Amino acid sequence: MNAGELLSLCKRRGFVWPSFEIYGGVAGMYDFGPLGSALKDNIVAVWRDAYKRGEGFVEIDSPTVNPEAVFKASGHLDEFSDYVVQCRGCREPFRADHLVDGLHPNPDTLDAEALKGLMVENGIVCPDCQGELGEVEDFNLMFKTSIGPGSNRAGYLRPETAQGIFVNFPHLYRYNREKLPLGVIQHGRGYRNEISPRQGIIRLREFNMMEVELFVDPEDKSWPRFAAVADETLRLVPEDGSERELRLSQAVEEGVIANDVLAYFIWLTKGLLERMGVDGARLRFRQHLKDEMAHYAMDCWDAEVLLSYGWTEVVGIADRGCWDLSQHAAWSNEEMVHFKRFDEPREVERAALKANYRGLGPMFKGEAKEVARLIEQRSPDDVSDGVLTVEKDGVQLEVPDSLFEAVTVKEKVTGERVVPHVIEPSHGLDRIFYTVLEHAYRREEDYTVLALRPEMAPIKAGVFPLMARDGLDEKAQEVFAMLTEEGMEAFYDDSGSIGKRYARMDEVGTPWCVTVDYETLEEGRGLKGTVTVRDRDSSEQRRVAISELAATLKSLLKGADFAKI
RNA sequence: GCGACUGUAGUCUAGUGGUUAGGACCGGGGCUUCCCAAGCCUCUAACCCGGGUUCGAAUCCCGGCAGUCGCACCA
Repeated sequence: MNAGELLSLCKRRGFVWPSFEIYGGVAGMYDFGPLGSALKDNIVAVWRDAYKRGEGFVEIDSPTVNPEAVFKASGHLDEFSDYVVQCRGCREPFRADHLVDGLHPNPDTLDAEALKGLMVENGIVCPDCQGELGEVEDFNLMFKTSIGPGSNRAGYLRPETAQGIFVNFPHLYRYNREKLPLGVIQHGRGYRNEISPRQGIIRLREFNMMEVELFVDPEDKSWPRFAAVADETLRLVPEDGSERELRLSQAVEEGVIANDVLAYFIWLTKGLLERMGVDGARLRFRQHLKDEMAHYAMDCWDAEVLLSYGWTEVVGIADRGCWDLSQHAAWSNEEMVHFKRFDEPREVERAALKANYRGLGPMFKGEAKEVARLIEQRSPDDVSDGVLTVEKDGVQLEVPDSLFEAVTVKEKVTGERVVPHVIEPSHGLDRIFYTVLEHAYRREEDYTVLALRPEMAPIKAGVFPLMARDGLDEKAQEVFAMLTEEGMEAFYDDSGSIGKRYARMDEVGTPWCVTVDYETLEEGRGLKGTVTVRDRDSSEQRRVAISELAATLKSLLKGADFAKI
């Protein structure tokens, strides 16, 4: 198939539309139409079900505009704010600050103009081909804004939802009664001012993510449910480039996947994607190469699906280590730690300094108490040649050893503080959305069917009168109202021939169609009559009593076999 | 951001300087039709935007926007 056919269907039927089309459109932005919006919600619902209900994770929702500090801490500001200059000859791009290395004490602090000036002064040319260099350009892939009136406080549209979870770690940790593991999910929009959005909905400037952050004990990356799935297999492409079908237990034992918890969530991702309708035969997990990995990641696996565009990343499952929490702790001065209680409190002997108050008093008068405190913060290792140097109000004080003594203190330690490690399965919702459609797309001759899994289908049932007359239409309206009342997404249609109506529903992935015919009327009023239920994939039909219809459709939705109803 | 190609109803497309801008599908209305895009009648609906050349531009030129492909980018 080609992507154009599917994109055309998406536009015609109301799955996705290019945004702002009446004004010429904006690259990398798409609207979800009525059916697309429903499909997107269904994907989110399955993801939420798997993590929130299935794994007991908690969900939050945080702002898309974040203050600058968040991205200073996360590293995004530095990573994204490169000044780049491109060679006019060979077109190779270079980091401008790297080209002027050594010509300025701190090239990082220069702006584009200063960098350009410095390069012109020093006659810098392309390191590769000695060609002339173009203008210095700011390559900041984050959208910048300002918070509040004036432009005092810089803000950025978040490039990922993850930071909203990390900055809330202290709240979440308390919410979880100070226990690990702690799983948190968030879905929402993210923004990256991509240089060149491509391939329809695959690379967007404003996109949807479903992110999961699992905080675990850095010394314990086991997972209680791992044993239950240890014999399941995964199609893996480790960094050596080989492709292997491995059992989870094998993969961890052989060191292909770093630990149990990472392996478990790779397995969970596989099940999740297949439940959404991703074809298992077109799904694999590829390990990031060392140089491909984000600055913070310890290990990272991408779920890749085969699309008409080629293998495409849809989920990234990374072990981010302690990077995020450590960074936010350092920049915010908040503690971002887990207090890991020992099974039994431990007696620990520690070398310490004890102040000699009797000697300090006369010498330092009113400041003696403060000096004593400074002394006791230090350890015997800090003493050299019988003198301890402490700093008080910016002044160095030399304290002779007559004013303190080295002692051994016994302390009871009930636990230790550790920075949790983060396992992050991060899902590209728009890409999954596209994959679900492409993997469901079937075309024979001129007939198109979207074989969406029923759980994904925006419309669960089409409701038709066989003829739009003789009371069949009124009866069908009743059936439609009944299904709607039961909470089913149904769609009423009485135009054109019955075949045309089936075809319309097939094209948008509706799994079942209900037809009211003359037999229905003969069988009496109320719920007594029967209707035909037609299955999209087999195009077979069964007669079902109207009184049973909602229950039957619901059981089909849960996976009942159509042939057995 | 660079290069090549492209932009006509909702969709697919014909039209290479003067056309009532043609067709097909879809969609709306009607007739017909007792279960898989049948048929008939009928209707709606388009030259991406802005400049220029020309008596006259969908058509030629320039710029923008958007798309496809390649290069680069993709934390």
